[in-house]
Amino acid sequence: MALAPENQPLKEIPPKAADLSAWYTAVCIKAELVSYSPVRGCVVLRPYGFGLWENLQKELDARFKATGHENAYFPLLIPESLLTKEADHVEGFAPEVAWVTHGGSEKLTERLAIRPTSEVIIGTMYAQWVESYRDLPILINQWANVLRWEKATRPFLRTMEFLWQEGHTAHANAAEAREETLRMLEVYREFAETVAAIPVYSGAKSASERFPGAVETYSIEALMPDGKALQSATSHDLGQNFSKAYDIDFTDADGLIKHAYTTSWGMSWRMLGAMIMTHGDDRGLRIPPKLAPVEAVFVPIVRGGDDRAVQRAKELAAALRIEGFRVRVDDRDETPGYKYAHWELRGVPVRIEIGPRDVDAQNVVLVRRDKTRGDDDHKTVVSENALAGALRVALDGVHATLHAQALEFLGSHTFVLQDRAAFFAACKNRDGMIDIAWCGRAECEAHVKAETSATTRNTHPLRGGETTCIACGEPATQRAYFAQSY
RNA sequence: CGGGACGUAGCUCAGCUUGGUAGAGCGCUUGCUUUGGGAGCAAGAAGUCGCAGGUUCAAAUCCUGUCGUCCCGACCA
Repeated sequence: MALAPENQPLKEIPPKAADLSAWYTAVCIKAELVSYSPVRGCVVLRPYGFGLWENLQKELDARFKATGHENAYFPLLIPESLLTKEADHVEGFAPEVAWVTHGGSEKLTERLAIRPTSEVIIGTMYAQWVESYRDLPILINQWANVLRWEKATRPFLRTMEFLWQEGHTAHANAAEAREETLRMLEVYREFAETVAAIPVYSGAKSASERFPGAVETYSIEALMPDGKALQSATSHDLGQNFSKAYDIDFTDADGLIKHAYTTSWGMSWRMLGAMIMTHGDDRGLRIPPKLAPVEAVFVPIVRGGDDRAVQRAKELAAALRIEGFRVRVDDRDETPGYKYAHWELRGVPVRIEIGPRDVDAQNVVLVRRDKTRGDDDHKTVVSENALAGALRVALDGVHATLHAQALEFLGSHTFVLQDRAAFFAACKNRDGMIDIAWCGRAECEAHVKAETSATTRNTHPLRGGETTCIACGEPATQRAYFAQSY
């Protein structure tokens, strides 16, 4: 039986369920988010993809400002002597650091690292800026690119150069630093849910998954359709490790010189990869409205030389822009069906069809990307003067659907297990997030990884009543989500 | 970094086994007709066959190397 036209798969991409990897790559390319570049492992972020990033920036940045942070910018290059001060940190990043060795044809006396992250250079500057407890806290964020020499790359999920933000703060005491770390973790969690429409598990990382040099690392973890977890943001309590290595010290109110407590936290364009995989379907992207470069696209229908709909669409679009909507009119000389498929592939949340009949009746037809024929509210006729309100409702509806579907998936693919054999099988099968009582020991985690290739994603407190680790039988100290990961 | 596969027109691919100097569909350009789910007709443009060597009278085709992409592992704030 033939599928209804709006339910047919696209020509450009394979079915999502058949091969997630192939689907993902095809969508990233065909929706014109990225292009491969002549540089191995580096992609070009095209205008439509950059539009996603800009919206992510706008939403996150507002949250950073609201929590008291300011933006600044630090150098791309880091002298080798600076990088090597914090032992764990250097060791952790050593294999991924790219080095500048020459200026022109002249060899440098000291190599310069291209930043894989900026704790070092920022810590060095903080050391100069901080003298008194009155100088604290320092709450700075930077939007930047970083470079890590990766072996296997994929658009957004892992590229050698990538865009991100990294927040770096310094505080007078440990409690305040921990509070900051957890505050920003919660900012990320809230962002993931309300902007990207992705439900996540947030919690502390195990010791082996910790950021090099951190006292404690927290993360938000999303679950992808193939059952693999995707770390979507991290927040680190660096304790005094970096302040000791980089001499960030200050005179406290009691007259004593003390080392500051620092934090760092970051989210990268990897979040966009999570969004693409979580929400996309066989027809392409489904972008949550708050991230969508185009929230609604007008497709005017011309009939028998009657092109009044084009002009009307432009007028209505102009009015919507004044209301703050990101809208576009597709007045190209293509058939409507072509345009429908074109914008569905690109994940535009709402399509607004307008033809001569609508112009006469002063109506438009709203079509939601999250609906297909058969759904009651797939297409709704809206009068022109009610358009702005109806569009708002439709966009909110799309977000709600995407979030609800993702939440349902996460819920139905999270397994609270009590049995050792079932636990190992689930990890190996890549069933999803496997939630067990855990001992917290690195040896146990390493064993599970060797047997199943799953690792802890993050941890959460015992509920009460658990006594032993499901994986190894030692005393349980916490609960952990195990999963294979990206 | 290991195992496997693949690089031919903007895209998807055929041609390679058995060397003889490059094709199809889609897309693109122009014109006309069209337009409520991927339009039709006509004409036209477009490829150093990833790159570099080698074998040969002759290489997209055979050999070697190299770069890139994809898949599976390893590694991975």
